[in-house]
Amino acid sequence: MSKPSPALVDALFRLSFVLQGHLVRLAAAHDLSLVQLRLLGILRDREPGMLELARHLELEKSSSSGLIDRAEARGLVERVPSKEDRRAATVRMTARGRKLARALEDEVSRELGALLAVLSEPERVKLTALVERVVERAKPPA
Amino acid sequence: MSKPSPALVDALFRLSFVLQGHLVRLAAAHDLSLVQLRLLGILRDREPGMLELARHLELEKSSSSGLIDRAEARGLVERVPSKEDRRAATVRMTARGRKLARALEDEVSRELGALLAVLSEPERVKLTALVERVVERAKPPA
DNA sequence: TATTGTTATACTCTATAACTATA
DNA sequence: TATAGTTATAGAGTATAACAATA
Repeated sequence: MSKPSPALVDALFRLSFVLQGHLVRLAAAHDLSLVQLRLLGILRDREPGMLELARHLELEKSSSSGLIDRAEARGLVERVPSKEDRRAATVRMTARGRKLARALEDEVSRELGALLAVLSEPERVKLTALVERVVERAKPPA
Repeated sequence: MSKPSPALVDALFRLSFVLQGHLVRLAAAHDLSLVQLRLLGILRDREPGMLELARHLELEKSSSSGLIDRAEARGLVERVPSKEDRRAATVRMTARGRKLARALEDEVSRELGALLAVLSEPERVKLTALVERVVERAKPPA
């Protein structure tokens, strides 16, 4: 139960603010909020219902309802009525949303690449392994 | 200009979301937003004017004005009129704000400690060095 | 009765633009 | 004129509570 060094705590939080800052600025350049960016990321390989989506985003269902209203109005996602359960609907990315998601992914990777250029390839490999072990431990509480 | 591996990009962003998630939940437990948490962090060792504060938080001056309104109403900070310039005021943490900031700092360090317990001490040292070099490169655009 | 989702309402947070007071 | 800060206004994003439709 030894506490981590202040230097490590500091470095990690600074890193997290730097990364989130990149995401916020990139998203804003496309007139998207960070949550909308996360939404696109989630929908890349899923077609969740409202409740499932709310759980992924850690939002109330009413909040995701509004979020989807706005994203749908912009043509990024669409509601697909369920066949089996007439109360339910799933949320699916449109072609336009998918195109935007891919563009953002490229930009993110490019910016992060510039940041990581300061490390050698073996160092990157080492960093990847260390970070993966930490986030693995933080795995979804679900 | 080689792009970073998808695994590294992924791991770093997952880490940043995990860390920010911790901050958001801890702040919320004290009925604070993430920005208010950052405000307390900034005021630990500064007594900035409104414009300087807005720059630190990457906000418009009108936005920090409202932010300080709400924080002041909760007794966490106070506006101190400047002696030299009668238009200006600085923002200072109150004793109550300082107490809350310290409590949050402890909680953050404790939670992160649990997460980092998965690494050995030499690994933590290595991680600290690598992350510091990356964030150093991201240094303030100012 | 329970579940899926929406709507009504209220508050925080943010930006833009206009404003006040001082420099 | 320029600068420090506030105010007015509008919109996104959030939660709580009440609601409708279906299970």
